[in-house]
Amino acid sequence: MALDRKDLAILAELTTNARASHTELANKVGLSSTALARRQKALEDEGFIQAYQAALDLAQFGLTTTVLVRIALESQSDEALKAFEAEVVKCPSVVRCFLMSGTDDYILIVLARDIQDFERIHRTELSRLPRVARVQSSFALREVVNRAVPTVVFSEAKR
Amino acid sequence: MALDRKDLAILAELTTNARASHTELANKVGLSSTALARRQKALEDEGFIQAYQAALDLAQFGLTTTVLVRIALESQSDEALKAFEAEVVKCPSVVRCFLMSGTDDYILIVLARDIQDFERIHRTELSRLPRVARVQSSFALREVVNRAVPTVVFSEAKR
DNA sequence: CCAGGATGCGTGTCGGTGTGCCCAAGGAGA
DNA sequence: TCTCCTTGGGCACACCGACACGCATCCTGG
Repeated sequence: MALDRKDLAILAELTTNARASHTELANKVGLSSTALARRQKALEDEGFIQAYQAALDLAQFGLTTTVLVRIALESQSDEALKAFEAEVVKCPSVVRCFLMSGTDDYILIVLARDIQDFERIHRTELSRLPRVARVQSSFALREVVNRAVPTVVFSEAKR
Repeated sequence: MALDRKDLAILAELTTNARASHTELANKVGLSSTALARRQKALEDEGFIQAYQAALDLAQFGLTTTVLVRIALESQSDEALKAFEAEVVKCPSVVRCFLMSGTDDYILIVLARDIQDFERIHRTELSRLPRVARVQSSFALREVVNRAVPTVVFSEAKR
């Protein structure tokens, strides 16, 4: 299914205003509410829109510290990977975990209240992960870019 | 402002169903629609809820490849950082950029269609960034965890 | 015992949403 | 060239539901 620029405009708007009504969106995109409703439903049915979700201000919850954690395992056997992954998904402070190519096996993004809190997370969550050989942490001093969707998605205007 | 577990339940639900109605939420949380509306509005007004946004399935757009890029600058002068950051925010394929402590100055998360596409991005976006001394890329083989909100937020039950 | 905050119910109004229908444009085929 | 068909858009309408109020009630803490 090919998306034209009106579809992209709808998506761009919904990534900002997920609760916008049909008429509201229709005005911004330049369609009638009927046509917009059809397109929006199609975008949902075809899976372009996965969900509508509220974005929380994590700083309001005290989570102001982002830490990138590199983890190397003792072995890269299938069993070791499975054991590690089964546990890492349970870590409450981990928001992202990538299995990486290269020397580091996994890279995690961890959110903490501050450096002391990260020490606690390191002790109670990370150090309990199985099969870990080495853990290396780097603190993010600042977040320069934080986008849910790369802007390249909305600039691919077809039709 | 202290959040009780009903507030957290509301937030947890809204991070999944941002378009849920008051009555729908009220049933799940165990409140009347009136009480729920008041609480939800308070959560919005106090900034706990930043926005309601549609989550797009980036795989549907062909963006199946995640790359972590480490960038070291020629100098860490304030001017060099500013110049770099002013340009990196314009890169259409970059979704995240952290200023880091440690040896690497910046870590970017880049989304590409595939490895060939990343070569293009490297050529047209990354290599044009100013003051860059070294670029090192690692490909994510798999995404083990991807959460917008750490689960620790919802488990902090007070009151 | 009292006061304040939060809850729940009921109600009315407003708006969103879905449907049926018609219209316009474009393409295919005879 | 004419016609048929498809695709997408817009209009009108009706219905259901969401949302916002007012008020009574409850619970808790002082």
